[in-house]
Amino acid sequence: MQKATADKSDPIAAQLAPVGRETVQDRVYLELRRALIGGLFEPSQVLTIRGLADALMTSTMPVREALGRLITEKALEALPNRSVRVPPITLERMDDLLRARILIEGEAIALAATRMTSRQITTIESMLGEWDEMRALKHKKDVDREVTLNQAFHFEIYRACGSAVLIPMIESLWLQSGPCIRVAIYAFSDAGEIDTAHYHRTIVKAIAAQDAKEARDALVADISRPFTFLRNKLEAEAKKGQSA
Amino acid sequence: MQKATADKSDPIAAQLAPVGRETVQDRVYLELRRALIGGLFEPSQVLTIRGLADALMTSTMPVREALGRLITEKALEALPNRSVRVPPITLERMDDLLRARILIEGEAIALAATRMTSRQITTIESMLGEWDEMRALKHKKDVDREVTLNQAFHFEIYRACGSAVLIPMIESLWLQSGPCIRVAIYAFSDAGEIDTAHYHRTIVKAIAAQDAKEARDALVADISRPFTFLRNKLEAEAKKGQSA
DNA sequence: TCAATGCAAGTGTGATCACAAATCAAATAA
DNA sequence: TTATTTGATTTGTGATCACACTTGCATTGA
Repeated sequence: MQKATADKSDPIAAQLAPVGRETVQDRVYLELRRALIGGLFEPSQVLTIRGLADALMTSTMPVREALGRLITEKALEALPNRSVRVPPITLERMDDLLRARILIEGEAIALAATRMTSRQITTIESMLGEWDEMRALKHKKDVDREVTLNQAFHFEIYRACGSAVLIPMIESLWLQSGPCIRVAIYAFSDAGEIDTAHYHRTIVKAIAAQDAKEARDALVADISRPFTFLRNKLEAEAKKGQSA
Repeated sequence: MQKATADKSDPIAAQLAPVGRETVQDRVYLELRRALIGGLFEPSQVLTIRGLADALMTSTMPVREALGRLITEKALEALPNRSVRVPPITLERMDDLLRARILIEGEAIALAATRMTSRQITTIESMLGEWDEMRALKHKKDVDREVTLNQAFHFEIYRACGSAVLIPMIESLWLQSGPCIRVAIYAFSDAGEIDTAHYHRTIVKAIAAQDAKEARDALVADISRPFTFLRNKLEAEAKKGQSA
């Protein structure tokens, strides 16, 4: 009954990899996605299919499909030259992104505030502790871990909103604002950072109290901060460049 | 200076086709997109790459890229078998979609209400007239044209919201609710239709008065109707199926 | 008659090739 | 020196091929 590639019909092995093996295309897509959310690509940077294929040690085929998907999500931009780049930062786009994020993530956290189980609340509380811990030993600014932890914290909440429609939209928004955020976080580090964990604590407290309005307000403050910070920075640079 | 393929550097010809020639991939993507929004595919219908490639008279390559893009937009669904289908309709998904559409399209129309130029308002007013005209000679129920006109009306408004972030999200939402809508419209036709143009008139009136709240309320009523109608129908069927 | 087995057609995935367009660089002319 | 042109390299796009997996049907066995 069993062919040479027998493992797949072995019930035990099947349980270890039950969801169907991952395709190269998905691996590439997730890899690029992670890089974009983490801000590993600079705004306006152009990406080539063959370049990425070499970097990811695969052929061009999975890369071009992944790029196409990211372009439809507006995470990347297709130039008329048919080359693709990560979208440049403009003030209009930042304001636009922030408004959309306030609208949608605010709704998601308001829904989640009345739906999170005590188990889930415990999880985000422990993330709070992990955040403090990382902040305590700040011998080196581990921006990567900061970004990752921030993402995990927010999406642990968003997942609890119970909407299979809103969550992908939020992911798309993070994908689009990833490059901006990274720039903003670096700017923060230079400028002597405010305690970002404060807002997170407020969020957890509000959710524990099932106070949807308070949770939404704290979230708005949390996600607005890097945007307004970066906005001020860009405006200052623009003014300086104008006078020079 | 000019090569043998001279036309592209001719300024006049360049103006006629300024955006770069269209790729087959984009044509296929737009074709499938149009079919999905128009509800030409049934819920749960499975699509094959080679089948679509034959139907669209191209190779498999552009089709697989288009399918990948539509899957990331949640307009299509990837089964663990690696086959793709248009997502089935469930009550939860409908409620989820409607809530998201109220949130986002409501915000978009509220923004548009204070930004539309008199030129744009004239455009949607004329669409109103076209709608009445079509409704007048209702010798045959031209569902396709009804869907197309409805789409044109709404997106003429949404485009005026001035957000390059919200509009793609709305397009994604229409893509996802397309199959449901088509089913609902057919159900309407059977059940003796309410005057859908009434809400559209209210919307135009509110926008002309720059009354954002009124416009949002009318829009919510407009897009809720087919959903609640279909919801009642599905619930009735479920109850009947349960008792039988 | 019905379940199990085995074969065949169909399908998605990834790699490679061919081609046209774009980009870049060097060489030439003004 | 500067601007223009020409040639080579790079790049995206579409087609085709090879392979593995799934699905469906027919044959075989009890």
